[in-house]
Amino acid sequence: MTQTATTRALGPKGVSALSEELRLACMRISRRVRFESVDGDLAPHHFSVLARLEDGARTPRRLADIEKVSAPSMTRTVGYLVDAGLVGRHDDPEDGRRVLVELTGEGRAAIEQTRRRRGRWMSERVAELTAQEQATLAEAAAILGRIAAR
Amino acid sequence: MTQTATTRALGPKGVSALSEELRLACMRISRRVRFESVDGDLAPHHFSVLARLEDGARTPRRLADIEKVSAPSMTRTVGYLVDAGLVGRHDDPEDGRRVLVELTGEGRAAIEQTRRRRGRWMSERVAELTAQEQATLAEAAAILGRIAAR
DNA sequence: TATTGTTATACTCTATAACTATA
DNA sequence: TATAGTTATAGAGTATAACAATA
Repeated sequence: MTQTATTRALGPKGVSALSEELRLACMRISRRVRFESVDGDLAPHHFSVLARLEDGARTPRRLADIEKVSAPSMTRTVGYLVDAGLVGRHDDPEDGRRVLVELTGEGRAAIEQTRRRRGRWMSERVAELTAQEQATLAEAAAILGRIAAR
Repeated sequence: MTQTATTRALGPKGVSALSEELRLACMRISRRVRFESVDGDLAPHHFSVLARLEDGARTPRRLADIEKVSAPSMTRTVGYLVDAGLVGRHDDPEDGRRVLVELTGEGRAAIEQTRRRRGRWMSERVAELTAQEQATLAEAAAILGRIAAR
């Protein structure tokens, strides 16, 4: 709640400068991670949908809402994932209009593989930092996580 | 160079966990910033090319190489920006095969406007943090900047 | 002969509108 | 009548191949 006596909150100029620096740093990190790990032919929107299914089956309608794309687009995306064997499509026993999309074992494996590849680039760099720097980043990650969730 | 006696560098597990947390935080921040600031009809690839021209004119060939797209794609993108009045296309007096693409005043204004909009979302959130948190983020931004540049 | 830029053509992802089946 | 999903069709953005102009 209270702040230490030696530090003062930043003024508008300082806030603006820090925000710009942080924003750019985050964008660059994201871009590097994305480029450095080619994701083995799994396009961003395909991976994104797979990840949404990790904690359970979803209808195409719900997936379209979450991913902010149209229903026909999601039909197409799900169709691709079915053909690739990464998800299964089943009729909902409770509502004949509905379809449930669910991860296959292969789909789960694809998610894990993509995550591992992406994590490698970052891990190699974090490992080279001093303990002090790692501690700072751990605190920063928590703060950034809170900011992004708001 | 030397580290404080009270902290120890992270082991492989800790590095991996921290990396994943940081990577996700950076991705989420980037995505939020991108979504929250709609960029006034300026698509990402259009903005990206404009930004490349800030420190001087470039040929379409060079722009295509930098942005990692094909020459025909860049022809199309530059064509759009010319139609929008954001860049100008001029013959290179030194080499008749070449064309030089250059920012117009309107193009410069569009870059500034986009940057301002993007900065606002982040600034609003950074301003609400404690002085301690802001200080942590300032250190983190410097470290992340170094990582991204390597 | 090599390089710069454009045009021709095709593929992918996206969208809106129209259609089918179920509630 | 409303909702879930699909199919039909069109609009961006991208790519490769072929072409014209210049070096």
